[in-house]
Amino acid sequence: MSRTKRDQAKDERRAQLLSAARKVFGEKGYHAATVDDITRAAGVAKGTFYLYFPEKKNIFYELIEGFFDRVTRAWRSVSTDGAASAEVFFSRVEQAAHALAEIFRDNRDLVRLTYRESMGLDDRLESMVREFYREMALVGADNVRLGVELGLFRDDIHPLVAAYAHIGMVERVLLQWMFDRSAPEVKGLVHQVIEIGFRGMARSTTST
Amino acid sequence: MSRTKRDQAKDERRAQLLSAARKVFGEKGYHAATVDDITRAAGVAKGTFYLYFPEKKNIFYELIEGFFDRVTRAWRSVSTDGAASAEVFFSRVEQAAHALAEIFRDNRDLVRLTYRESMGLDDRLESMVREFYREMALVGADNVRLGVELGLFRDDIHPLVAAYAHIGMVERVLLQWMFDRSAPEVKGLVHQVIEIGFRGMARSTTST
Amino acid sequence: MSRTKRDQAKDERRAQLLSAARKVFGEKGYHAATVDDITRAAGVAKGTFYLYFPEKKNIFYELIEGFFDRVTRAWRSVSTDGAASAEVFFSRVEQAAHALAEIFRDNRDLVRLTYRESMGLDDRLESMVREFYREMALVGADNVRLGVELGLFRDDIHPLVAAYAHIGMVERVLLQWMFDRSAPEVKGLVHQVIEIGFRGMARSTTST
Amino acid sequence: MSRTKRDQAKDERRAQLLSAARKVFGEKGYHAATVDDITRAAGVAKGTFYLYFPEKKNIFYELIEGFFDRVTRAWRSVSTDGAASAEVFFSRVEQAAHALAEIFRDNRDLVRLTYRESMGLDDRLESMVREFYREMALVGADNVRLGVELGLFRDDIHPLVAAYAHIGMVERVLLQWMFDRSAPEVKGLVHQVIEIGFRGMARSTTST
DNA sequence: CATGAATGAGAGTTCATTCAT
DNA sequence: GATGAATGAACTCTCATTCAT
Repeated sequence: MSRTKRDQAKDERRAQLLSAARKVFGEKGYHAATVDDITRAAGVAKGTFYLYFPEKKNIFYELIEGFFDRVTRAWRSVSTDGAASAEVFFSRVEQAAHALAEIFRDNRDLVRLTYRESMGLDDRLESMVREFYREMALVGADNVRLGVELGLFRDDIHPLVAAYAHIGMVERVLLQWMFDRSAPEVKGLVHQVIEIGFRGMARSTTST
Repeated sequence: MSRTKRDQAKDERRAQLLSAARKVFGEKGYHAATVDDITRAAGVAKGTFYLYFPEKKNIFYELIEGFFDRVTRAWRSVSTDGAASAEVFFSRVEQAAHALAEIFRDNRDLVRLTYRESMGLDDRLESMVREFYREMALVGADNVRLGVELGLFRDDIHPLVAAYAHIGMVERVLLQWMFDRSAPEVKGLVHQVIEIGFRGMARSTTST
Repeated sequence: MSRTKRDQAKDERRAQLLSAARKVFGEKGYHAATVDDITRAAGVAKGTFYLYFPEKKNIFYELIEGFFDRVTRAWRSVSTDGAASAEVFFSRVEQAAHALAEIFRDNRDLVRLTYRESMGLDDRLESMVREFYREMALVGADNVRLGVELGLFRDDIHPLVAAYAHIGMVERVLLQWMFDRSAPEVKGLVHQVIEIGFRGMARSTTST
Repeated sequence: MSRTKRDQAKDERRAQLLSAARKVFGEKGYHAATVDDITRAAGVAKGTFYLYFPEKKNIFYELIEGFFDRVTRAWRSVSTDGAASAEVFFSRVEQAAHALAEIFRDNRDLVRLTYRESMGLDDRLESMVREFYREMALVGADNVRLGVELGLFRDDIHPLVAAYAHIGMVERVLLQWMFDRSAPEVKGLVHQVIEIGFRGMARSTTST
């Protein structure tokens, strides 16, 4: 029992530190933030940090990793697997897109952090990022393949390329609209992106 | 005359430093690279650096800015302006895409540098990046509008959104294929991306 | 309790650093002395310095301020307030003068430091110095006023001017005799200065 | 002839540099001023400085030395030598005092510079300063001796001590009124100081 | 003589990490 | 476990001085 209580206390400390780090990194960026800033924000002593994380890097890894996890999970959760019709397929896609947009909206700081500095830190982080995109793309490619099987999509498009393309579309558009204050408010942004990505821009598409 | 000779020498030194910085930043990243590394690579004394750049940041700015310039110029150079038919329009687009791909290929280090750390440094750099995307997007949106006028594209798509989406597609796909060694070689990558972006993935497009 | 022990240790470190700084500054002067010199003399690591003082300047400020404090206190401590007769008045003055001379004698290094570089450093220090003189002069002026009330002094002399003049006399004479090795030993220096400052040099004074 | 013209040109350059240095040192102080600042202010190239002065220090020495010279000369110029009466003696003294006050007024920057940093630089400068005071004091002591011979002053006062005391009075009072903006305007400051220094503050003095 | 680009030693300061208490 | 004082390597930036042109 006391074992458990202790563990709980430890978990709380960890969570405290993670949340403080998220705040501090969000405000100052990874490099400008000091371990001192983090521990101060967490209300613990400097040395305590090293009882929970071996290095400054690691708390950053964990933050980013957690964010990637949430995104990947949301992305996967609404799989088009088993969708038997165009309607079902597209509604699933739209659901997934909304789930993503929500996560982005609720994690502005992490989104920003990830896009600002998740690559320049070191190799480990860089492969984490790559792995994230690979993971996302693989799921995306499966969806594309399903779409092809359902007869919705052309079969001369490389599913993985399409998946990466879709990811790129989504991230650039979201980033722009999240952080560029001069960007015009576009209603139905998610829908627009899906239209572009899946239906295409060609005029004849809709007419059929 | 000797005036000119001196100025020439200065220009060379600058170029020397810029190229050394490009190399060093490329290898270690901005933060890990020291001014010492740069001057050593350039074969000059430490103090010399500060005769040409007021701060470490500035040489980085210049590197990134130069890259953005080249990309923007290439992007603009092959404008679809005045394209009267679908054939001309798409061939122009393809040209632009190839120009971009070439620049990316020839500037792997700068591409990597830009994507790794061009945002986490400071506000000035961040707005440079934003300005870059805005510029690219505005040109892209014009092209989309032209496509709409030519009757090639649907008119219910927000041109600016489409432009950002296209930029995202291109960058994500290129990045993936440039830096992910496990990525499959896809022939006609450029063509694929254009197909997805402009013709769309819907099967009905071609069939109709 | 351990709280107290730690605090005590911190106080000792501070004192250690201050004393080391006093020594080092005394030997090399402010500008030639490095933080490294100070920490080396104090037997601590370089970084430790910055745990106790935010900048190099600050330890210097503190040294000078401490000296000024001691001088001001000594100067004030032997106030002529309440002296009812010439005898009492002058004996008080003489006491104060001796107290000052003693402080100067015991703090040769600080005296030297103060007179060598306490003004050229920055505005903060400069106003500290001005404040010091003002404080000293105000006390001095009060004494002069009292002397006037006791009928000892002429009433056509501006008390503040007289106070500054007295301060100048004392400091120049003391400095000369402290640091000019060629200066003849003058017995009763303090007494001489008081005679000049308060009784005046005019022969008629005594004869009348 | 061309020899002479050259020499003249050189002298002008020197003067140019000295005046620039005076300005720059006056504004920033010795340490904060760079050789670059000086040459820029003088309108010559950096290297040129070293054709006229072996080191940065030397131009400072020269500036201070020049000031000391002017002061010493003024001080000596109005010698009381040969004054046969109290009237002549005191009018000479007053003349000298006014000459000094004028020099101070016209050389605020040098005065300030001298008092701010003329001691902390190095041994050479420090002995220059001591020599200056000694010189001034010797002249002053002679005057005092003359005053004693004329029967004006007490003979139990050490003339050199009196001289240093007088110098201190003058410098402290002048400095205060030159640089302390909160100092009250005192009319007849010079006269006051002379009264205090020579006639003394004792009340009985004037009565005779 | 004049120039000004180049030098490089060196300073102050920061901060991730350690470890005695 | 928690603390926070101590560490010291490392970094950016400055500037008096030199010297080829």
